[in-house]
Amino acid sequence: MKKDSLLGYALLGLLHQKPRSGYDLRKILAGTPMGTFSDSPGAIYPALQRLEHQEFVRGQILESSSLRRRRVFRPTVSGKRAFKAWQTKPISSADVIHGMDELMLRFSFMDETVGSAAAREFLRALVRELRSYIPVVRQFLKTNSRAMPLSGRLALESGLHSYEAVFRWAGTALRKYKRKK
Amino acid sequence: MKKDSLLGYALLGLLHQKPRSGYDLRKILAGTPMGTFSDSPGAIYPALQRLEHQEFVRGQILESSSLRRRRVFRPTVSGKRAFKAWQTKPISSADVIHGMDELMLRFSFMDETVGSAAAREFLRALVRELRSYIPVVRQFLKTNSRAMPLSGRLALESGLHSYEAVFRWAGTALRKYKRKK
DNA sequence: CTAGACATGTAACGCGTTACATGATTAT
DNA sequence: ATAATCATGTAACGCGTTACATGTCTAG
Repeated sequence: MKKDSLLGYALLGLLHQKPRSGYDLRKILAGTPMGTFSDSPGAIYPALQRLEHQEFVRGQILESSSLRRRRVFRPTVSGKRAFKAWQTKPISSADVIHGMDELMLRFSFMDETVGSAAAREFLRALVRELRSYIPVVRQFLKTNSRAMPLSGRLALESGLHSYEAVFRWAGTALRKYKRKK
Repeated sequence: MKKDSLLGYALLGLLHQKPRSGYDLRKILAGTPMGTFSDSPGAIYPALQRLEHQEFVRGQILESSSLRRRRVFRPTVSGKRAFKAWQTKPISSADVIHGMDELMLRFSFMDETVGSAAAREFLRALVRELRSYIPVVRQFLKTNSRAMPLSGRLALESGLHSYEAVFRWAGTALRKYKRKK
């Protein structure tokens, strides 16, 4: 449960929705926008083996009329526990600075696994971290932009705009949860 | 010149600004927001060795009054050529879908290396690609959102908002170039 | 004198990429 | 027939991560 790959968590999350084969998972990763994940067999089959070895998933060969073998995987009890623990662990400033992908992945499956109360708590924590980090970036830009060429300055600004977009998104997401409740 | 790491290009770009040592580069990567790059010695010294081996940079030991050795690197002629080629190669849809980081890195140093005309051309191409890709994501959301739980839908929407933010940014960036010209 | 910054490296390990390999089933 | 899709894997390779190793110089 130490240092697992994001791909592993993405697969584990998808397997929480329903049992799937490696091939099913590949198709989903290939066909979904936002798929910042690899859909190559050389990535996903080894990842499934690792999950199986950690006993986070269990594979089962489906006996069908055909000879074509097909292994579907489903999360084990300890796999579900590990997944929830990963999703609900506290958000650090490092997560916001270098791991926005991971944060979004953690959030993606929250309704199905830890419930909307945990999802709201996650969004509140994200808003908190962004509220403290965005001014840091703004300050950096203000003090250094004079020394930078236009393209460099603009590239940094684009990063700032991304953080601001996530900040706004998290706020509206929170309001949507409140409306639903 | 085939499949180089982003870190290598980031270092090469920084060395275009002025000769620097591995330690200098580390400090910059550690202290700059947007630094999605590693600042660990185990990443940057091997990366510099690779660049040296490809003859994209040359290291020179600075003789100072002290015994403390310090190697500063500067790009070679072929290093400069390779960097420009990488920056100005056409933007593909795959770049927009899976490689926004790389695109921003390519843009970051453009003023200093290929000039503002190339920077404007880059932004125009980026706008074009986004204009064709954003509707694809929107369509995906529209057709699949009904089947998704709220958190999953919101996560996808956050990706869409990111693309839209970059789109707006590229537009305003273009206008800033035009105003300056 | 000693903690911390300066400065450069190496080694084990994990994982994604690319390419290859194999075979079954369906559609043309 | 044969191409495309279904389906599962393996192997070489490159690179980043973490941790370790070594030594110098400066400030308190």
